[in-house]
Amino acid sequence: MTQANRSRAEATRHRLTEVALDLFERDGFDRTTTASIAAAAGVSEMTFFRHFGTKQGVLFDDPYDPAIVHAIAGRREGPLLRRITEGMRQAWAELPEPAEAQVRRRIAIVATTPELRAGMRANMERTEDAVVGQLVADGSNAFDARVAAASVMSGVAAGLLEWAASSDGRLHDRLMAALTVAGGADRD
Amino acid sequence: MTQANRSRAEATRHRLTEVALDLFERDGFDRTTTASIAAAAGVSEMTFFRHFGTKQGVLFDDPYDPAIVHAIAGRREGPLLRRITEGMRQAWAELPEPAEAQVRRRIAIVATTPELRAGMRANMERTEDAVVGQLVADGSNAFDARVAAASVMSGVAAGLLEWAASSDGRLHDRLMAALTVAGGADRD
DNA sequence: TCCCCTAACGTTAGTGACTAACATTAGGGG
DNA sequence: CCCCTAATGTTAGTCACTAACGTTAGGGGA
Repeated sequence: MTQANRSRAEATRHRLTEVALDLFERDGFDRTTTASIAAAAGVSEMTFFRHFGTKQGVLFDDPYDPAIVHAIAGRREGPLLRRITEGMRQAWAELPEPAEAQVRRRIAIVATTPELRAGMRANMERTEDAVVGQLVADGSNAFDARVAAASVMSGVAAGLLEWAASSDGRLHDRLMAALTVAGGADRD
Repeated sequence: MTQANRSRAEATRHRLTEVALDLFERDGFDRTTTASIAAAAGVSEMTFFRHFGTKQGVLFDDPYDPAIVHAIAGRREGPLLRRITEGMRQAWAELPEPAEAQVRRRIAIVATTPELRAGMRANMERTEDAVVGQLVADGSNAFDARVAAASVMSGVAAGLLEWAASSDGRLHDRLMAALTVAGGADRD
C-alpha cells in the first residue's frame, strides 16, 4: 500500500542517473539541460526534479553518515582532528568498498566544474553536522567540534577531487593519504 | 582616458552593496530578487550584474590572498597543517584589522543560507589555490598540499560562520581559536 | 569653459533551473 | 481482475543570468 510501484520509480531513477552521467561526460555539466536529460530518459522534466530536486542532485546520492558517527562515538583520546580521521579510517574499513569506477566517474565530473565542487562541500554538510553532534555529545565545545569536522571533511573532499582528476592511485590509498594529512601528520 | 567616471561606478557599486545587505537582512537572501535590489538602488538589473556577476557576488568582495601566500613562503618546519595555520596567523597580524561590524554583518547573512555557505567555500578556492601554489613551490607534493590547504581554509570558514551566527567573542579571538584547532592542537 | 569620447548605464529578448496546482496513468495488492 | 494510489504528465508561471545593441553622462583635453 504505502509503496506500490516501487520498482517503476527505481527504474526511472536509475535510467535518469545513467543518462545524466553520459550527457555530463559528453557535453559538460553546464551545457547539459535538465530538459535534455529528461527527454533522453523518456520522461518529463518534472519527473527529473521529483527524483533529484536539483540538477546537481543526480550527482550527490550518498548515505554514509551513520557508520562514521558510530566510529567516532566514545573515542576520547587525542586532539579532535585525530579522533575524526581515525574514526573515518575505522568506518571505511567496516563498510563494503563501493564500486570504484562508479565513484570515480561521478567525482571526475564534479572536479571539472567549480559550481559542482562547491556543491560537493555543501553535500558534506549533513555528514559534518552528524560528526559535530557526536563530538558535542562526547563533551567537546561546539565551536572546536565544528572547526575540526569542517577541516577533515573538506580535506577528504579535496583529496577525492585530486584523485578523480589526476587518475593515479587507488581510491583506498588516496583516502588514507588524505586522512593522514588532514590529521596533522605528513607522509613522504 | 582608460578610466573616466571612476567615481560614478564606485558610487553605484557602493549603493548596490548597502541596499542589498539591507534587503537580505530584512527579507532573507532567497526572498530578495536582484530586480528589487536594482530598483532600490535606482539602477537597472543589468547594472547589478555588471558589477557583481552573480547575486552572491555582492557578499563576497575580498582581496586577501597575497599576504597569506607571502607569510607561508619559506616556512618549511613542521607538518603542512601547522605551516599554513602559522602563516595565516602571521598574515593576520600584519594586515590592518578590517571593520569588524561590516564583516560580521556579511557573514551573518551567509550563515543563514546553505546556498551561501557553499558559496563562501567556493570563494575561498582562489586563496586555497594560491596557498597550494606556494607550498608546491616550496617542495611539497600537490596532493598533500591540496588536502592541507582545503582543511585549513574550511576550518577557518566554519569558525567564522560560528562566530557570526552565535555572536559571542571577538573576531580576532575566534579566528585564533579556529587556527589552533585546524592546526591539529586542541585548546582548553 | 566647452565639446567629445568613452565608460557607465539602459532596453529588449531571450535561456534555463526550478516551483505550484491540478490532471492523468500505470501497475501491484486485495 | 479491478481498484487505489504512487508515479508521472501538463501548464503556467518566477527568477537568475546572458547577449546584442542603443543611450547618456561626466571628466579630460582644447
